[in-house]
Amino acid sequence: MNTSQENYLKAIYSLSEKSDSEYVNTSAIADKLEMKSASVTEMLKKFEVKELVEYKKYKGAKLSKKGSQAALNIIRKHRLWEVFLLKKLHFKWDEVHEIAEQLEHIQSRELTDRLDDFLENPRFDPHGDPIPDKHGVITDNRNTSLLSEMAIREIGTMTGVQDSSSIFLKYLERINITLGQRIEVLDKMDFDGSMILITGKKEVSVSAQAAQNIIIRTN
Amino acid sequence: MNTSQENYLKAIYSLSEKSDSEYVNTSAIADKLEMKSASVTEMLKKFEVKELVEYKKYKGAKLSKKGSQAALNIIRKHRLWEVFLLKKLHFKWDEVHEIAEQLEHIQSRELTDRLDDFLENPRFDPHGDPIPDKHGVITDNRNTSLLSEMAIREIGTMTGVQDSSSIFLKYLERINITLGQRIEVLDKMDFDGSMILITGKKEVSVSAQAAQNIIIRTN
DNA sequence: AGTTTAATTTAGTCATGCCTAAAAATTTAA
DNA sequence: TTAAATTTTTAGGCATGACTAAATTAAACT
Repeated sequence: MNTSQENYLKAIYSLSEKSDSEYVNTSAIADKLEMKSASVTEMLKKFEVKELVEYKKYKGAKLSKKGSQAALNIIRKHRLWEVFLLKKLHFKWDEVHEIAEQLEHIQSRELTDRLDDFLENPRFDPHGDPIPDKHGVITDNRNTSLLSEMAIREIGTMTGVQDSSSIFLKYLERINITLGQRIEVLDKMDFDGSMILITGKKEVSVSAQAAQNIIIRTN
Repeated sequence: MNTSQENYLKAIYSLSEKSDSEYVNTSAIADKLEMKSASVTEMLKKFEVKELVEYKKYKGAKLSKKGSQAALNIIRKHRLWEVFLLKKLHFKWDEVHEIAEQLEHIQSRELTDRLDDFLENPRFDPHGDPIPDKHGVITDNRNTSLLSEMAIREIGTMTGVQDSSSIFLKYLERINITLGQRIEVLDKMDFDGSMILITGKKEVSVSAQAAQNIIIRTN
């Protein structure tokens, strides 16, 4: 299992989380990995042989138990390294993802588990995403919604983002929306879908587009 | 520059350190990397084009300035990660090398430098080898010799090993020879070259073979 | 110095993971 | 429900980094 194959597994996993249908499209995977569909088809056939996915021609692929476990292990490593980079090496919020993309491919179960302990078993990464435990179990994610789905007067805590691009994270920092921030919805503008919030003690306005990418825990 | 090529650079660097002649043999590199000479020849030609080495047919290769810097950077990363694994994650002395072999290939100047600071800029790794600084400069290494070269009654401090294989390191731990240990040579056996030492307060005997792999600072 | 031995390079092969272009299957729409 | 559009797969190519076997060059030994 090399870096390329691990990236396929991650892509399939994250797409199958969002998608409603059981199988993930060849072209969706290709788009995510910025590759051509033909390449994806080939790899899916290899994964089928290795029993990492169930692959149906013209329909797509679904991760097997074995495939999910492998994907979750990579996600676990990625998120643990992100915590390490932020908390121990003091990287900024928007810098950790790229480096973690490399570190997530380091192979050593022992290393991962010791890193987990060293970081005092964090349950969420710096973007608010849950960290699977050593058995691949993800702490459940209920009471979570998008800022855009909140009602006027509703109150919640900012626990993550959907778009973790550097531009977006810098924008959030600029308008004082950070992880763990208490947020109250003051108003929603019918005109453009933008929302007026209280974060900390300041009143800020966010666009509909931003609100669709901010995850809030509402209890 | 991929992992394979980085391993070539490391191999050439470490061989050229030991070798007396300026150029490193194709077959020496092949042996070290457990590959065939033909593969090495091909890669040396590619390195020549990239100006990482000077390559002379049937003679071998010599690292250029650029090549040395690249090699030193990998060595720096390897040794810093070893310190991290030992000091922060509490791996054992003989377990760190293998994992560092993977971590040394992570590409991020910023990461390496921050790791260096996080570890409080260590000057030696757990095997006693010096860690190049961010400019590739290695702290000088004088007053150092092999245990096998020491005279009777001479006293020194154990600062490293030449053979960092797991079996050897375990053997050393077993006979109470650890990093920083004060060692006095009591006797040398003409019969088989073995040596009698005082380490700490104990008297131990080491074989000639072992003595040739233990590095001692003698002032 | 000439011949044998050893090291090195060249030439040709293979697996991997990507690509493009063409063919086939599915989906959409008239 | 058939035709057009789209998606997916197949087929064939390419670069990389490894290999084996054969050819070449250098070294070592009479």
